[in-house]
Amino acid sequence: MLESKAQDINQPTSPPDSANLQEQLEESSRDFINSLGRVADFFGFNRLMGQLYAALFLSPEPLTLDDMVKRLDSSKGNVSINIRSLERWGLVRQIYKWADRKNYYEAETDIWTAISGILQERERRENSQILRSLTHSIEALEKVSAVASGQEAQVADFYLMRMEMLRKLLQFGDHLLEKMVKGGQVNFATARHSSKIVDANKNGFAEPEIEVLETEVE
Amino acid sequence: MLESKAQDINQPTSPPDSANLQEQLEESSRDFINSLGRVADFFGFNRLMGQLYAALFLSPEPLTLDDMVKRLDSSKGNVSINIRSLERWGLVRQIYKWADRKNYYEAETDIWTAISGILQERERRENSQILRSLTHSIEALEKVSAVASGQEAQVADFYLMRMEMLRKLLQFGDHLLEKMVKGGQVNFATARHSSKIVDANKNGFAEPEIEVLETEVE
DNA sequence: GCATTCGTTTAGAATTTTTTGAACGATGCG
DNA sequence: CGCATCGTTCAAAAAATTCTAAACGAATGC
Repeated sequence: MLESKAQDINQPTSPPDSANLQEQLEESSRDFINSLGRVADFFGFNRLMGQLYAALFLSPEPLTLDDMVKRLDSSKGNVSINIRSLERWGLVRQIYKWADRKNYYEAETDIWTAISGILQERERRENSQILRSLTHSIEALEKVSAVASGQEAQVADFYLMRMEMLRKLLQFGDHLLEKMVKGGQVNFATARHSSKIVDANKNGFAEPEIEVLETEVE
Repeated sequence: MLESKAQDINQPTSPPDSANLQEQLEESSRDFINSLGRVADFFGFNRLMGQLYAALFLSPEPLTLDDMVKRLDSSKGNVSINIRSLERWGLVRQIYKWADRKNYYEAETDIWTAISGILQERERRENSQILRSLTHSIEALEKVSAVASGQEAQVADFYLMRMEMLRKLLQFGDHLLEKMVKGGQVNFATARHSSKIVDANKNGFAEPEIEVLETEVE
């Protein structure tokens, strides 16, 4: 939007020029679609997914593949792929119309349902995998710690402490997710506090040499 | 992890074979680094950033650029760029050692501080921009709604309703962020509920014709 | 059966992101 | 000064992602 051409915007009381109003609506819609494109990008989806969702979200009625191709100036193949991706995420659903071979799509407009879906799916795909891998490492390290001595035991214990910190965090993430999805209260003060305690405890049991570790900062 | 080779794992009471222990430590460390690489990727950073953070997080003492180049098998330029990126995010800091020209780096190990930093920075960079753009559209639409009539007014109101839904969400996001950073309680039940109310209200006032709106697409 | 309309798939093109390697400036030291 | 060490920068390469256009198959109506 160019500032230099802002003149007509400064005349909000001008007669309801239909062409101009149409244009306003169109512009708002475009802005919105672009914004959601960026959001999607930002959250690790791709731009088109966000734009598609936005287009559907702003449409009072379901759209067909070709509608979206026109609206977003993309290719059919691309829209097809991305709309199905949105479906898998539970963000969009198909509508069947009687005696109409076309597929119609509409957005999941209950945003909390949409977000819950996203978060749960991501939890399933990523978070839990990482937790598993982390837990595996922690168990291995505990065995090492039990058997080893000296240097190695120290390293193992240090690794253990740090990995536990992350595990606590991931578990809190799960907790947060559950509350978000099912509704409930979350207390961040205690979450922060509990993670600090791990740090302090474990540090206490470290030997002198390790103590120096974080001191040399200053 | 292959099940077929699990034999030596089943002998936790074997003599503390130093080479083997070393290897265990090494493996845990590698796993951890890879995991954080994936996490970083997932959250819109890049893999190397996560790996660098992980390497520092698992190191009892600060590392130099070259240490990290070796550890992660990357190039100096790449590590240089990404470590500075981590610095800007407040996830890593430099340590100066007396009479040593090298730069040493250490991870911010208070994970909540780290996360707070990330979230706040992201809020600054993205969320607030989107909110601004959205607010701009909403204001424009309100003017249109006031002036327009019939078809156009209906479209404007529909857009308004939907955009308000998203704005509510973004505002809740801000709220959530603040509680996370400063510590406090968040109630998800009321958040969900309040977003639903918008939907219901506005829907009630839609006229039958509204269905036809974007029909001209055909 | 034949032509048409849809949606999906796919190979490769285009674009974006990440990585490398070499050049460079700055610093320290003999 | 001359040489060595460090970290940064940048152009080009490599890799990954996204997009297109055409081909295809399935369904529909004639």
